[in-house]
Amino acid sequence: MDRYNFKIVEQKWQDFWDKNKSFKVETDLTKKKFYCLEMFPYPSGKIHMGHVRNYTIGDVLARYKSLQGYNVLHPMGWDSFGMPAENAAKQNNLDPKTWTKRNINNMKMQLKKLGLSIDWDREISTCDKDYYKHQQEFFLELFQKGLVYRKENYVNWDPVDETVLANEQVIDGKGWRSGAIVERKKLNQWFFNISKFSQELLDGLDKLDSWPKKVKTMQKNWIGKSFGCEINFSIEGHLPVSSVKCFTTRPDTLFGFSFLALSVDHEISKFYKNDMNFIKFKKECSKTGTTEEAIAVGEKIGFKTDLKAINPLNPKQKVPVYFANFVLMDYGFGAVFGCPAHDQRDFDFAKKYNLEIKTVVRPNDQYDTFKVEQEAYSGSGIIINSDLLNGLEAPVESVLKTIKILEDKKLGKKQINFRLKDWGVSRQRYWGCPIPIAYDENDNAYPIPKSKLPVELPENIEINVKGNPLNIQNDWKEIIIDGKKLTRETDTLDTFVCSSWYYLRFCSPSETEYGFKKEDINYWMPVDQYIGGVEHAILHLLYSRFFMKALSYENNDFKIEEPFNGLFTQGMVCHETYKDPDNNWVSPNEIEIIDGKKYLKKDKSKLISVGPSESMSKSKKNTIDPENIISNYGADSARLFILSDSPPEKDIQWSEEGIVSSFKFIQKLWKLNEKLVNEIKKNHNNDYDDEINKYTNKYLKKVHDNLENFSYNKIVANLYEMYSFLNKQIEKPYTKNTLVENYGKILITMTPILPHFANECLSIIKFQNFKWPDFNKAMLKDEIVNIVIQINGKKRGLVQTKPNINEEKLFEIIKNDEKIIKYLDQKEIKRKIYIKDKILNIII
RNA sequence: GGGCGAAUGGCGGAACUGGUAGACGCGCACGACUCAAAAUCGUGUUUCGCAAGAAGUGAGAGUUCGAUUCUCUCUUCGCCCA
Repeated sequence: MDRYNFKIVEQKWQDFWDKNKSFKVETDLTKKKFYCLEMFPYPSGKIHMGHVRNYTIGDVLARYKSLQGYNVLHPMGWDSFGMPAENAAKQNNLDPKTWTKRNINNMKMQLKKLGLSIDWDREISTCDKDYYKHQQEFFLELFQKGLVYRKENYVNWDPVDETVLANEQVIDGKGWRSGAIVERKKLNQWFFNISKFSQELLDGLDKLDSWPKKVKTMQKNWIGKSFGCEINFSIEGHLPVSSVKCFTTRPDTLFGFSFLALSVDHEISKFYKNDMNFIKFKKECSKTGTTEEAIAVGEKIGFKTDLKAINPLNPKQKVPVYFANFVLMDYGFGAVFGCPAHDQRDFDFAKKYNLEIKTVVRPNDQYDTFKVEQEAYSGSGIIINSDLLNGLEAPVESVLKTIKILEDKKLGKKQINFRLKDWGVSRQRYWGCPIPIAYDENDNAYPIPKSKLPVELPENIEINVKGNPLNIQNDWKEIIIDGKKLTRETDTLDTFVCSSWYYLRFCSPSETEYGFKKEDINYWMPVDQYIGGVEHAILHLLYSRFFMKALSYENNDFKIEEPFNGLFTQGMVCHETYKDPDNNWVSPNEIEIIDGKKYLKKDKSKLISVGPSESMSKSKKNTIDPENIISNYGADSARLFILSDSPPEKDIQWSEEGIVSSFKFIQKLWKLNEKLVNEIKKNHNNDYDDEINKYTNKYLKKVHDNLENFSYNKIVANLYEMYSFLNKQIEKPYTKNTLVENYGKILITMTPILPHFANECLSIIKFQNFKWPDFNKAMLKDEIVNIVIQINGKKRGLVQTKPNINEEKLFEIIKNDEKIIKYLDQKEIKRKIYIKDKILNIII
């Protein structure tokens, strides 16, 4: 008996698929389509286990849908612009393009070794000019539609990388890559007007039934719709300022007003631009960073002006006006009315500057004498100490009533506010898509004409410079448009722009006129199933949703409301962590385990302590290289293991034992296959055929249900069960046709998980019917059912009988069962509950 | 601080709309084969108990004939937001 040689078999099938272009698809209106997309990778050099998991899950689905008869689009590409290439270029003195290309080639080879059913003819790479050319067209199209604009804005400036960071790239006030303390800096930036679609992006979530609730909640919070009131505060003082506009969600706490706080960028700040103390204060503020988190965590500081703000509901009350670091110019109107008793931030500020803390809301279970002392009270309750508002229920009734009062007095008006800000897309980086804009000497922006697209990135340039290398490319920067000498924009686009429309490009990867053909996207879009990591729950997915809306905006060629109909977010791949006595991380392949208990370093020098299983990361050295796994155990083993045990949406623990057992199981299946092939040669009578027919039918139902629910871990369990059934039952005399038919169907269900192995076995038994096997509902019913007998809700026995037995007959059977009868012990039976074919509960 | 989610053997995890808790795998134990080991195959494996039996799904209550599943309170952990 030969061992299963995965190296030969896997290579054979991969060559076969390549040669026959087995996964190549075309737009074909006569066929029902299925668009299966996994998040495309950044070409960092090597695939990691996260990729293996992501793409295996996607491949199972793509192969399943394909066998079901769908025209399946399953493409792959490269998110190939971005900082790592530029950093690597600096370190190794290598051109980013060369570095990226080399990585792509290597990773493509690795992905092919996984046996993925990908249409490689549709491969795209975002750093390719054939790709970014269209991105530049889109940029200009959006510019034309008024969805792109330029403004001077404060940004998070990373002084080490010399680049602008998005809010989410700032972690604890530090740059996500460099770790440098982030500063605030004013720069001219390009923005996508994503906030124009705030309401639509919010409403659209309700229609996305096949998205995880978690992701929808996260997006909802991110968009952050709030209902409140715009209030006009009158201002008294020595400056020519009569009023300040403010947004608040809690106008009902207006009687607790004790200061007005302004952003340092507020219009009023212009009167202080020569005030040395203010300049000093502003500098101090710039250290805090602009993220909401930085503001919440950081110390609240203020700069007192001589101005007084008047409480609109109590004109006698005049409160001080401050500039404060926790007020952002781009939220509300850059001004906040301070109510210390009911907002923790205001509370902290008031404590620091000794301002009045007046309680105006009491909890429902407290008296009107309730007083805020240690911390702000922001819960619901009843309004107190508030004149005409007293007794109102806070916050719902009180807010509505207050808005009504303010509106009647023309002091304010109802307003909806969104947290979502416009998307700044300018990056001061070389390795990105050039922004197709040029400027005259007065800094007026001109779009680059379509005929001159793409604006190509200059190659072979000096990359090892501080700041953006494009700034010093004088030849490249100069351009003449309509006889006018202009200077190119040197910023490049955020790489999130590249990934915001790649799913469209996959539909028409070689179209040259435009980013896609409308016939193609009208056929393939939306993506039926999108699969990727939950870390992209907010930004990438929101930006993609925006991009789809922006392209559809004022466009009659297509109307695709949402790009991703179904979303699945897979869990991470984790591994135990190891440390030596000196507290250094140790990689799993440097470790030897003695007697299953002691962990030693391979040179036996050091005892290793085992830490918790954590998401694989280079810094903790707990990564496993997929390439080694594939060459030692084969792609099918890797695929089988990555699908077993944990449900795909949860984290999975990688272990040596696990991959070994998957490997062994495939060997067992191979032996079973040989046994079956021998049995098939015999041809018996049909005495036992029913048994195997029934079993297979049940198995098909289970696998089908589990596939539909993404319960891929349970399919692996089904596979193990199927093995032990066949392995035991195989020697029964089945007729040849029945055996081939059933085994063939089972093998088909194995192809999504073990494509190489299952196809090899199918070709050995010469099975021809390559379509997903349906199950027969009528055959699912059992001839014998197990009925549980309970006494007072406790299981006391089991009766095997034919289905549809009635209660009286069942009771007759029980009466003769000594085990059960002894519990009844001639006691009075108070009640019997009988659920047909399932359970009989006797209450005594 | 707010929101969402989770908690089941030594471990990863099953249990459909409330109806036999622990499928399947790992690990472990014993047995077969072997001079021996590895590999392979077989049997067992929630806990306590020789057994009959009892207890048991983070803790506590509730609804129910019956709760891992539904409701409430609490604890711990995770994620997101602040």
